[in-house]
Amino acid sequence: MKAIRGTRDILPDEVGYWQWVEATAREILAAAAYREIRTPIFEATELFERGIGEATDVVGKEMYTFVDRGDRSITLRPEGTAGAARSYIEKKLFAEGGVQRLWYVGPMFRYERPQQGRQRQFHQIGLELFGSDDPRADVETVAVATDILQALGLKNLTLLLNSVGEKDDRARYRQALVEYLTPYKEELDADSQDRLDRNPLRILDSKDEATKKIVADAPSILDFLGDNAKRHFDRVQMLLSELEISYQLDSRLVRGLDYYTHTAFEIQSADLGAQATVCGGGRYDGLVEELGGKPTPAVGWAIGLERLIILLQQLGERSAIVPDFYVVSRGEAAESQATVLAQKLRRSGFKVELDLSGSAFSKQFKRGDRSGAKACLVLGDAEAEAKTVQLKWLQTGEQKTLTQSELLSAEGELKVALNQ
RNA sequence: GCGGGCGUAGCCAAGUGGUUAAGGCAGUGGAUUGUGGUUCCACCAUUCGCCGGUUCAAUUCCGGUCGUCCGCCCCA
Repeated sequence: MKAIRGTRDILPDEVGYWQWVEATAREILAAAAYREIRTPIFEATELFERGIGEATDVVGKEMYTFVDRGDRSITLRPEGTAGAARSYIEKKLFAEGGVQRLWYVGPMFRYERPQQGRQRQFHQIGLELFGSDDPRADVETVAVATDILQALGLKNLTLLLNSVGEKDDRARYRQALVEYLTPYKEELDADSQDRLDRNPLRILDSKDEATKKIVADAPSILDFLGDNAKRHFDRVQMLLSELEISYQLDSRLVRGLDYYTHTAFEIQSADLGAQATVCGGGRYDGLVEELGGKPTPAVGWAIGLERLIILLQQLGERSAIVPDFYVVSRGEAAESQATVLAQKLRRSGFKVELDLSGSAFSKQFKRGDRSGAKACLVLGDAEAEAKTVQLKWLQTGEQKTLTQSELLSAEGELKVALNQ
């Protein structure tokens, strides 16, 4: 049996990275008053069709959709925003006050060709801020994202920023873009020709050289922003500068999901190959209404955890959990006493690994050394007889005998010694 | 979904149309019946992702399939 294509096990050697990322994010999110929300992993298919947009690739060809035994069309969530918005509307979270700050973490599912940094089951941590159309909200979410990435020690990241304007701005721009591109239709790559009517904005970030050349002189969305959108975007940029968050304007940055308006941003890494985007997000003022709620402005983003962890592994950052004590014992009475001693020490807050092999002391010490433990606790026949234990510090080789009860009551001293 | 590379032990990795498939790391046992990080010895793939074909003979050649990686697409 094998894990199915596009899924993988996160093994104990790697899981420390995940815990570290989640703990760091949790702390920073809490500091900015975001509260966790846990929504179902599957939802009605219609939620994503309406929320994300039927014309998008995510909905059109990447969803895990099935009919359940009650004849309902169900889809494994391909992203987190639609579910959060659904919950916000259904559970009337707007009733709790003007602004709702939410975050989530968990698996998402998209049927794509797997590559490094792109699985079919992948994980995102994301944030949504409902109920404010203030540019300060946009900036706050970006700042939280950059703080998380920075706290993890990531370097070489670029924040790309754009505005896709309000709905009308986007419609006018779309028309102008199609008008500009249509005469060149034959020179565009096949994918882009296809997108010309379906989703022309996506042509802007084509990787095809010929297309890139044509697109270079295309009109810029920024010239099509209405007064409102322009004012909003200017304020976002000003506040980012005041926060000393550097960014790069990229008028070709478009988001793939239909719900985005105004600010769009991505944080990219140069160290990820084709899957460069670690964090993507923006404002989506139309989504809540689209899903049947009252018109509600909102901003949010999601971080791809697999990609983030690839970067952390490249940095060699590690946070392995290593025992304080490795317990070496031999002989029936000693083994029993060692078991009890180990458990009592754990209850006092020490990390204790018990050697279960029963093999020669030299072997047990060797394993103790490899475990990375600070000290070994040694019990043999003599110690069992006298109810004592040998405490051996592995770095210095210093060793002393004390009674088992002395060891247990020396908690404070031991903790000090372990921290040196 | 499209194009391409790769698939030998837990990990890294050499190799060949023909009796026993190098080596290193890790692991296990021993030298050392009670003291580690060094050293030495032994053991550790009847099998080369899987299925089929060619052949007297295939891990090696061919086809398919599965997986993975790179690019496209898409996206976090």
